[in-house]
Amino acid sequence: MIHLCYSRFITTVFNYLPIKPMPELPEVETTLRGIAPFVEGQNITALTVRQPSLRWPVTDNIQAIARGQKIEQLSRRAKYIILQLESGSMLIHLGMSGSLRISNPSETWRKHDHIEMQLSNGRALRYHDPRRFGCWLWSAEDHHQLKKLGPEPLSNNFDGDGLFQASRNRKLAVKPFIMTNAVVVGVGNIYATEALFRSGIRPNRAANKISKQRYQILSGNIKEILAEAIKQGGTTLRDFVNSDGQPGYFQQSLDVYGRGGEPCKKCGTTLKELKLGQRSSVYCPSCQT
DNA sequence: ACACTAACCTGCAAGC
DNA sequence: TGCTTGCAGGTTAGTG
Repeated sequence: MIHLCYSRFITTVFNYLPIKPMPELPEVETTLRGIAPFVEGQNITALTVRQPSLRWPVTDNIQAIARGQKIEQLSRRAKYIILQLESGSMLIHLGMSGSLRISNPSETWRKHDHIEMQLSNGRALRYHDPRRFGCWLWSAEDHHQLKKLGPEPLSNNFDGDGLFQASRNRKLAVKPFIMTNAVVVGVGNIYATEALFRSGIRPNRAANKISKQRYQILSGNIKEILAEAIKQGGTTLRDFVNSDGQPGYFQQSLDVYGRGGEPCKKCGTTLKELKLGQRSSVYCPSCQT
């Protein structure tokens, strides 16, 4: 009995700790900023692939191609991290459970550490991904994964007018609509849920039944929420050296995500939960119409 | 073109 | 204690 209570307590505590991998766009951006100072400008001395079976197989020749190349620049497009090398680029995605950290080459391998890129400064970039939904892809040309992506949410190419235009003749629910990468990138389940709550829009409302004015509010809130999360990521006391490399969400308050059945923070009404496109959605039946 | 589903994979928590 | 079940933040391939 005592043991049972104790383990419940531990479980509860762990639910509040920032240790879960959560790569949505702000986490990818935070990861990029965290690793860039150690990686940019370095030469790749070796690349070790222990588990090539990711979202797409890591090709055999990637080690030979990478070795000796200089990492000229790191950048991000959607949730992809791009390592610009001399003769092409490496496209990295963290999937649902991936993380990157700066390690020492001598460090012991943890379970699910799949790839290590050794650098000329004596450090290494290590990739960890339990579910293996991520990817490491090499291409000398443009990556086809990037070709049909919509605008970056934090850029001027994304606004309410564009969102409204794209929504005409789209009868699917607004939540999966804003999660569609061809419409706008980087809006995952958490931030879609939060942005719709802040905008007072029901997640299951048809995309073509929403006014331009409301799309302007929604696009503004998407920008705001993502920017806040990135800012939080930058202020967290997490570094990417010898850590687990997972930025997490701690300090960021989520208003509705994961709070189904609990009271709305604005009005106290019990939050409802529904399934849209296989993803759970939480909303306030009173605040969101 | 669009809407919707299943699938990739492991870990965790809840229920029996 | 050990099963089984369902669920998890992403994205694509396949169906109608």
